[in-house]
Amino acid sequence: MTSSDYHRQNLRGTLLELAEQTVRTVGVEALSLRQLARDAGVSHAAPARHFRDRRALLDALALAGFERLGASIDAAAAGEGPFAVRFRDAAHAYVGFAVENAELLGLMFTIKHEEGASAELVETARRGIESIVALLARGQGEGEVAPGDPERLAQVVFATVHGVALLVTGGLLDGTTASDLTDSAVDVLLRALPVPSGEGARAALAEG
Amino acid sequence: MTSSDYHRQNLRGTLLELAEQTVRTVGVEALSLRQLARDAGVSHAAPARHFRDRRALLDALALAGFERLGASIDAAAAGEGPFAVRFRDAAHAYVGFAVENAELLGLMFTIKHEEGASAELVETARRGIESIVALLARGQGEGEVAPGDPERLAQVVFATVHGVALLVTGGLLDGTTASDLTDSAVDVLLRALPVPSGEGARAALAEG
DNA sequence: ACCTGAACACCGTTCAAGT
DNA sequence: ACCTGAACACCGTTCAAGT
Repeated sequence: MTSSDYHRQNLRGTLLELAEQTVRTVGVEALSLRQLARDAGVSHAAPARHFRDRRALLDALALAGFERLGASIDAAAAGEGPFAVRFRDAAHAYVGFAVENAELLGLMFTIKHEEGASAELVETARRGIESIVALLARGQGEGEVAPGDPERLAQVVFATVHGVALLVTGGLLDGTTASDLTDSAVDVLLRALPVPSGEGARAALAEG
Repeated sequence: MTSSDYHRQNLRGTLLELAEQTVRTVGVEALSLRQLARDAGVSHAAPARHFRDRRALLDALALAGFERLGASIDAAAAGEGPFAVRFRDAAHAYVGFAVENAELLGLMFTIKHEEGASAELVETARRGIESIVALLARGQGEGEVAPGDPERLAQVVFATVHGVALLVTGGLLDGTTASDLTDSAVDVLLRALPVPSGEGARAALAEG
C-alpha cells in the first residue's frame, strides 16, 4: 500500500496535515496547492474537490489553530489554583503556542480581516477572548479583580498577551526570553487588575 | 507629457507609490510586480532594475511604514505636557496609524521574521521600541514611573499597544471603538507603571 | 544606465471526461 | 462521488538585445 493509496481515503485531512507542515517549514507564502497535490500523490486538480480555493484551505488551517489555542488556554485557565496562578498559566499557554506555531499564528490573525472571511473562523477567534472574559469574571467573583466590564478588561489582557506573542515571533526581543517577557507583562497586569485593598492576588503572585 | 514619460524619471518612487495604493486597496497578497509595471506604463521586466525581487519591494514599503510610524510616535511622545498625557498621546498615535494603515502594518510585522530580512528594516523597527524606552526613562526621571529596567517596561508597553492595534485591525472588537480600547489599555498601564506613593500620574490622567 | 521582449518554470482555477 | 488531463490566464525572474 503506497502512501497515495492510503491518503486517497481521506485526501482532505492529508492535505491539511501536509499544509501545516509546509507552513511550518517554508511559510504561508510558499504554500502552493499544486505542490501539496504532488506531495499527496494526486493530480493538481484534486484539492479543488475539498477546498474551493487556496484561501479556503488556509481558513481551515487557521480554524484548527484557533481550536488548539483555545483548548490550551482553557486548560490553563480552568485550574483550581489561585487567580493569579491561573492567569499566569493562561498567558504562558498563549505565548507558548505562539512560539511553537509562529507562522500559523500569523496566518490565524491575518486571514480574518480579508473580505469574506468565514464566519466560523471569526466566531472561533472570538471565543478565545470569551475564555479570558470568563477567567476575569471569575476573578472578580473571588474578589481578586477590581469590578468593571470584564469584556473590556479581557480585551486589554488579550491585547497585551497577543502583543507579547508577536514581539516574540517577530524577533524584536533582543536577548529577553519569551517566558521572561510574558512574566513581566503578567506582573504589570496583576499590578493593575486587583482591587487596591486586596492583597490576595499579590500574595498568590509571589508564590506562583 | 504622458504619465509614463513622467514616471520614467523616477520609476522606483512611482512603483513604491503605486504599491502602497495597491496594498491599501486590494492587499499585499494581490500585489503583483507585473501589474505594477503595467500601471506605471513600463515593461514587466523594468521593476527588476529597482527591486531585486518582490520581497525587496515589500521591504522598502515596510521600511517607509516604520519611518512614518516612528515619526508619529516621537512627535506625540516628545511633547511638553505631563507624562501621562504624552504617554496616552503616543498610544493613540500608534493605534491611529494602525487604523489608517491596517494592511501596511500587517506587512510591516510579518516581513521581518522571514529568512534574510534586511538588517535596515529590523533596525528601524527596533528604533520604535527605543522611542518608548526613552519616554519611560524620562517618566522615571520625573518620578512618574516606578524604577526598573525601562527596556523591559517598554517591551510590555509596546506589546500592549501593538496588541490593541491588531485587535482593532483584526476586527475582533465587537462594538468597542479603537480609541476607547486604547484608553482602557493606557488606563491599565498607568495604574501599573507609577510608583505606588506618587499621585502625579493619576492626577494627570484625570485631566488628560 | 536603463528599459524591452522573449523565454522559462511555475502558479490557481475551471471543466469535460473518465472510473 | 471523486479524480484526471488539458487548457487558460496569470505569475516572478532572467537575460540577450536594444537605445
